[in-house]
Amino acid sequence: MPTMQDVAKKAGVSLSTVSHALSGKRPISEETRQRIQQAIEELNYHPNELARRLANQQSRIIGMIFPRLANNLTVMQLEFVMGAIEAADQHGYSLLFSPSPMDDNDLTNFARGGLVQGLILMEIRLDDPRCEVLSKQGFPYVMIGRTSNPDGISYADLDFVHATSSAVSYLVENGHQKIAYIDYAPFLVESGYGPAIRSLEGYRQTVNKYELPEISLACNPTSLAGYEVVKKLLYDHPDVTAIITLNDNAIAGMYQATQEAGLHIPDNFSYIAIISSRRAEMFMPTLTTMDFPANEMGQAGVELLIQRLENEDARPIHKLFEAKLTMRQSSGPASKL
Amino acid sequence: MPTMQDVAKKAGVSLSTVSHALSGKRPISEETRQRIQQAIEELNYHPNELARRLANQQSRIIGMIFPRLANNLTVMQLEFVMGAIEAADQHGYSLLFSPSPMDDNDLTNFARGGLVQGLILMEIRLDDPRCEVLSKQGFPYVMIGRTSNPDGISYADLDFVHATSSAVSYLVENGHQKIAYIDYAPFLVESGYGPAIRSLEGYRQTVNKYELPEISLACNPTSLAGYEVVKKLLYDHPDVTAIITLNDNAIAGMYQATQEAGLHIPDNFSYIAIISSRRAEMFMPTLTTMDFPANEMGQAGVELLIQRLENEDARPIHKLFEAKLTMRQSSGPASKL
DNA sequence: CTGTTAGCGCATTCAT
DNA sequence: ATGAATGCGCTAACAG
Repeated sequence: MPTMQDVAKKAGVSLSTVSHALSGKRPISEETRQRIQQAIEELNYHPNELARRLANQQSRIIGMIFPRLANNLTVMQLEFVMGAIEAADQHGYSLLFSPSPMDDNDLTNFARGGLVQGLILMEIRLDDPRCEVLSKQGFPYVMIGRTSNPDGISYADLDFVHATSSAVSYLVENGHQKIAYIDYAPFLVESGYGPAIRSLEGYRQTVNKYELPEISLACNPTSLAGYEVVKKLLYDHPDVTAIITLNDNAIAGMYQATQEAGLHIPDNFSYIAIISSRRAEMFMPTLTTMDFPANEMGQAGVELLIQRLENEDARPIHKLFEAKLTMRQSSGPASKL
Repeated sequence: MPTMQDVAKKAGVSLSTVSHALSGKRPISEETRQRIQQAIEELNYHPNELARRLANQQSRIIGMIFPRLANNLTVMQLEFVMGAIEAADQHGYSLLFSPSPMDDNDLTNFARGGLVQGLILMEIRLDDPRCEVLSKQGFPYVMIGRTSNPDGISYADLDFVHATSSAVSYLVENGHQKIAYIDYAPFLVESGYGPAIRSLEGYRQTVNKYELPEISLACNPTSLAGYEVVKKLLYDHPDVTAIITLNDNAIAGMYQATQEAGLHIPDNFSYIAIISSRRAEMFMPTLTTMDFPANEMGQAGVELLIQRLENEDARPIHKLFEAKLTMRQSSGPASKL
């Protein structure tokens, strides 16, 4: 690999001249610029990023703790990641991934090794221990999601309370009186996973406001679980006419159970699924959905972090996204049901 | 941030002693080791990875070109990535992601910048231009998938010919005489996407061998497309009794169309879906599937690359995975249909 | 406009 | 068993 020194020699100039020619940080005569350019091409020179970043004292790399496979593997995760990668790229940063099962020590090493300038955390729990560790170290990070006390830290999150709440309101306005909510997996609910807690809360508040019964069930993220949960739901509460859920991976089974019970969507039964529009495309019949803007949230995460990195005394920004109701069932073959 | 020099000073030893104490690459007296250790803790010192990797002349970072969002966003992609991240981590490497829309120049810069030691390419086309560029540069890379002439390069791929071929055979053995194949999106087929070409080939060979009619259709990766394609299929060929597909994102719609046609799985109609087992969990009724080992393939990709990186004259390894038939419909509620 | 020099933080060869 | 010195490849004062 040719170095900048090689280029300098070949072009008959000094090292620093080459450096400045490349960075444009000081005027270079057109003639020497030419010679340098030519030397670069002849040698097929490419600057060494490791050296450059060491000298600059910044890696321009953002770390992302990848969610654990076992729990929650959804297309939405992919969309977070995708949005983050693209945003990072646009700002001249790269994303480096690390698998999730990290103890506090690994996390500290990862952070303080200087390889990554900041971190993006996904799958935040209300009392996430990773946040404590990082905050104590004063290490820059942002959350996709949030803890119960996120004051000092920027985050991008969905307004889960608003999402389920407005889903209930919408259904009530359309005449529904018995509305069930299917939550995330039981262990997520128990372990204080924010989206599980908050979405349930929004549902509760709103059915209570309308003085409707509160019917909610947790559900593992598989089709089979969804099938069984709805089977049970419809057995225990045969008069339920609508289901709200964010549980992406279980929806197919839920829907199947509804069908087998002889219910017809949207004639005498309704679903509101709060999932990404891309994910919604994978369902039949196309459901009524509330768009979960996963891609935008990943993007926002990166941008909040970069803001924090490039502006030392920027104050934390809390970005709450709202899920927008999308009437997917009005178009397409669902109407033929 | 404290540096190694700070630690040395505090411990009253030389820089190199600290370095060697950390790396263990030369004997250190127990006493000085203690002092160094203590200094490290008091200062909360962590070695700077950028500097370390520059001095070592290796980044221990592997680049991965992330697939384009628009085409093919599936859980399988996520599983490739997940497998790769985990494997890399186990070998002490990290994965750095870059978005796909790169021209030859960006790709060359990315590769030769020295930030990444090697590259993993996904979504390989039969005549993928990226491979030419990288091969010409002599840059280490591996493919998940393969080009039509992958001689010099390691890859991990699914044996698509075998997959569809054995799916046909299995159906024939179970009495099916009219077996349709639903391929990937039309533009993927046309643009020479290996899996689309090879899977179709396996299907063709085998139905021809059995002297059965050849009925194949391309299908966009959405539920709606799947619905419409199968609708048309069943209209044009009402005597079809089985469908084979790898088109993950369209399956829900395909299935819906089948149901609406009054066909019952598995009584008088069969599906074989070649998808990852994790993805299969999201379907109802649980289909007959052939397990697409996405996670393992991602893992293999990383391991092949590391092999190449750490053993200069390792010869290329071609790793073909086989999809295994899994009778998912035998368990669970599908039997109630 | 250009050259010289001193770091960035760590690894490592040569001495001792 | 330890220290001093050089180098990894680049950036950025400082000096002309």
